[in-house]
Amino acid sequence: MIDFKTILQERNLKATHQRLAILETMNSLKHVSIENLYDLLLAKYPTLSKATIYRNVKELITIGIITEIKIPDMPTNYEITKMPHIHLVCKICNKIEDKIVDTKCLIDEATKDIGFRIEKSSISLVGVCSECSKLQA
Amino acid sequence: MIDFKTILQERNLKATHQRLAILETMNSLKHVSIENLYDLLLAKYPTLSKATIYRNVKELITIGIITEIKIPDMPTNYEITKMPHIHLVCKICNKIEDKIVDTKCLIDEATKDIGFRIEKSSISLVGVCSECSKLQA
DNA sequence: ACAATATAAGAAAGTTATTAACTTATGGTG
DNA sequence: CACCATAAGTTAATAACTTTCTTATATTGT
Repeated sequence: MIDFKTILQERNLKATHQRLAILETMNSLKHVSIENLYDLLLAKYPTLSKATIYRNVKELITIGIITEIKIPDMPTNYEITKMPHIHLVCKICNKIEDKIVDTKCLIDEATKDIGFRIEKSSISLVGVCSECSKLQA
Repeated sequence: MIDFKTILQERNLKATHQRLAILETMNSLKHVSIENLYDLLLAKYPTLSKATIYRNVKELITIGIITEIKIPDMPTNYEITKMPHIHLVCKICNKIEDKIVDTKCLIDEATKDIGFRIEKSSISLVGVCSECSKLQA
């Protein structure tokens, strides 16, 4: 259980129900789109405005507590910022799985003859997950 | 000089000026956004409609001749489909550089204990290019 | 707990991005 | 070079996102 309330307050942002709900939803579902968030939270907060979602997602990205993830052929998703990791994406069921892998080797190879100082990487591997593989076969 | 005219005709698509211009612009600039394309081509085709750009970019993706590339903090770009490669992105000057690297090792590590069959990968490494590094120092 | 106040939520209008529907134009074929 | 299928352009429609303004509420000091 991450203490989002304290995190927000340390950044001088009020810990409103809406913000906490956005963060907690992301924390439990791992990857959500704006649309997901709105649909899910509307049930709990019937007066919730989509502008609030957009506004807060942007702010929370600015302070770094959430991260935007862009994956081919999918709407933009958002996740709680954590250890750098890559995404394994199933093109059949659209499941997104986090995986921590060592990218040093890849980065070294990519930059070996050019002076590029890499600061972050965005890696998605798209294919078919084991469950969907079974169903297809 | 790629023969885009023939490629289009083989796919039963008419080789219109607009389509050829889109493909040739992409081929020379490597990575362009919808907005880039529109601005560039408007000079040559003053009656060009943005709907034509959207429509054709979508169609050309469908037949596989162009590929959509999603990079953090950038508008969606498009490129002529070629050998699988990764993108090195400079966050200062926004330059995007293509690089062919072997991703087998990364994919093997990412999928070693789960049955995920990877079909394609989308990899962007973001940082500062050598030119911008020099200017900063 | 309570009042004061700064900040955030909600509502609605305003932009920008993208798609659809329809009419005119044009590339490819005979 | 005429025919016709398909594409371009125009405009309207929808979707995605942002801004503005008013009301509500989380914090801070009492």
